[in-house]
Amino acid sequence: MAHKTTLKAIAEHLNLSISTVSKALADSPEISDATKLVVKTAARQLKYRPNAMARGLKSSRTKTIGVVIPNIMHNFFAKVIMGMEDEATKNGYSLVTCISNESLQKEKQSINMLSDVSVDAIIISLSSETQQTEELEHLNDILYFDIPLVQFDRVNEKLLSHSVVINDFKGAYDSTMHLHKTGCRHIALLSILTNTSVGKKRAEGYEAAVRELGYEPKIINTKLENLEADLSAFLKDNDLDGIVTTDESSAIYAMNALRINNRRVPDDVGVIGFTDGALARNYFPPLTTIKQQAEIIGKRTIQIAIESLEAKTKKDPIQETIETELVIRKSTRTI
Amino acid sequence: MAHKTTLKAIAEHLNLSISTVSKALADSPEISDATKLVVKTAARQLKYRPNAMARGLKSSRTKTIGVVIPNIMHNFFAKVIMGMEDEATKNGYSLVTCISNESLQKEKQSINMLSDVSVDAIIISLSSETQQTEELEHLNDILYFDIPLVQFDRVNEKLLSHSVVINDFKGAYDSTMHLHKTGCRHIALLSILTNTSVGKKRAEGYEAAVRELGYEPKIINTKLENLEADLSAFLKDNDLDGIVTTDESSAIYAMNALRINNRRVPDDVGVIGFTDGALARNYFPPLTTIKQQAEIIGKRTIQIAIESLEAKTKKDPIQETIETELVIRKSTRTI
DNA sequence: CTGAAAGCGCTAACAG
DNA sequence: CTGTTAGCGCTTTCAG
Repeated sequence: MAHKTTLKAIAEHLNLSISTVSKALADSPEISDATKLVVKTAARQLKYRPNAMARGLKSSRTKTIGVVIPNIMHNFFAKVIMGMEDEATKNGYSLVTCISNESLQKEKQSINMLSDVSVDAIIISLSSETQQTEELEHLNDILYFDIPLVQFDRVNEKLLSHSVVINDFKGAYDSTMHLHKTGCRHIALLSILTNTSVGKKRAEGYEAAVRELGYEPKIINTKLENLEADLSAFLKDNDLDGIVTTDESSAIYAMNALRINNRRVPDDVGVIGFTDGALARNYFPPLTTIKQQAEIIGKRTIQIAIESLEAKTKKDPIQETIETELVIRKSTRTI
Repeated sequence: MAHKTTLKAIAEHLNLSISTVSKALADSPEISDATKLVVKTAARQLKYRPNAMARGLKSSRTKTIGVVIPNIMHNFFAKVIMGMEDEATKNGYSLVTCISNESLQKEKQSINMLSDVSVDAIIISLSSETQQTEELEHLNDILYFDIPLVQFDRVNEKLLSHSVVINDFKGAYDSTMHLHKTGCRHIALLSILTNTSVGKKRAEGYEAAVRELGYEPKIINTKLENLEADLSAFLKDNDLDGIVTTDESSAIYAMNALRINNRRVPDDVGVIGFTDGALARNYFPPLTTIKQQAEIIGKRTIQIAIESLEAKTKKDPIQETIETELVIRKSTRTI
């Protein structure tokens, strides 16, 4: 098989020393323009590409950033990754992405592996298991070694790291208020995100709005599998003309359940979701939803990671909140 | 800041030589059980983790596999990645994933970067630009250096690499035949995948079925943005009672367009899609679709990559075809 | 059974 | 301006 050309190979080819070649390619002022030219053309001809491992071993900088997400099937995370990829590439970094699949153990493994390959920084959105157990040792290890850590979306505030989250409280608050404006007076929260930080924040936002409006919160905690049954049961015993959900899928499931129970959307019940994905846009009726600005989160997350790893001195954690946007479509009445 | 513990650190800690420590941790028979024990406990205490770069530099094996996909927002690719991640982890490999965003240039960059970090194998699904231009030099370079290459889904047969694809021809053929069985006699193909290998294969399957049934194929080539307009125009001039689409989104868009044109699904027009994602399952009516077995593709793809890179001798390219499955839901009439 | 030494490909002092 | 040398952390002969 052919083998990759190394500095040594070009050096021998040109009867120069390895270090001269290295410096020439790095455009060092120590080297004459003449030899630079010779070296560079030779390098191009021989298709020289520097070995990132060797370079990394020397400089302990790898120009890679590790990312751990709980789940890739979720539209939100896919979009975040897009935003990250884009921003990372622009800055000459590449991403190595791991999926924890909501499991603490897999998350630990991923963190270990990222640490093994010496990524320059780590970005993470916590698995639901991690959020429940609050076991954070693996992440504290990262901080201990001064590897920049930035959490996003599902974060734990006990961890002294950078973070970027959306304003979940305000998103849910705004949703509730919007339903109220369209005439809803019996608004419930339908949540399948009971275990995560974002789920809790959204519940708080909903509660605050409802209390401000002067009535009692009604929260249905369920799972996607049981949603239809639980919502149907709820409908038997309660007045309901508005639903705030914690995510896109449960909004869709809720609308399907409402249809089965002969409630029309939005005439009988208004529905608002979180995450502005393909489902929300293309369902019938199209879903009014809270847009999470996923690409922007991805972008900021990378920017903070790079800033942090390139900083000479360690700075205080940056906590950033990205504002959401209410996208009004047809699952809520017009005002 | 703290620094990671190295072999040297444990060696000094225990007054042993670096090589002894290395061998002890590798369970070499040269080392006595007593010292092995001492070394291993020390390693655990000091949280030793081998530096993957140093190891890779020495062994030229990194236990990482590079993956390039055109797009991550598409449910199919997200699922494939899940399947890959899972299988890779099981075998002690990790993935570094790049997104070409359908751009040839980005694809080249990704390939270069993967080659720089010395991944042990590369898995790719071609960008649409690559499929159009058929520029394959960057991929031939990979083969030239004997790095195992496995293409999936969107492949180019001129490239002498392993590949795993679904039976696109049969999927489209079966779809068409199924529509026929439910009574459709004017079946069109609605394609937004004109430029890709899979789009062509699916068109061929549709054409074969239609010819077998004794009438002329009607193919609407369009883009997602123009789909509604193009389909509406088509409806004016043509009889139509069945649509085979090349993907999930266009099936949904088609159903929305049909609704606007006052055609009921499935009573007036039957619709079948490709890709069995959340949209297909949760739309109203739920979409009859061709399931692509994405996780299986991901899994096989990794297996072939690992087999290939661990083989002592180079073997002939493996070409694998995964069969699809027709999932019958409510967007087609019952037989 | 343990240790010394070479070398993977690269960078960067330091000499010349 | 160019070359020699050391060393990043690890594996692996080869000596002891």
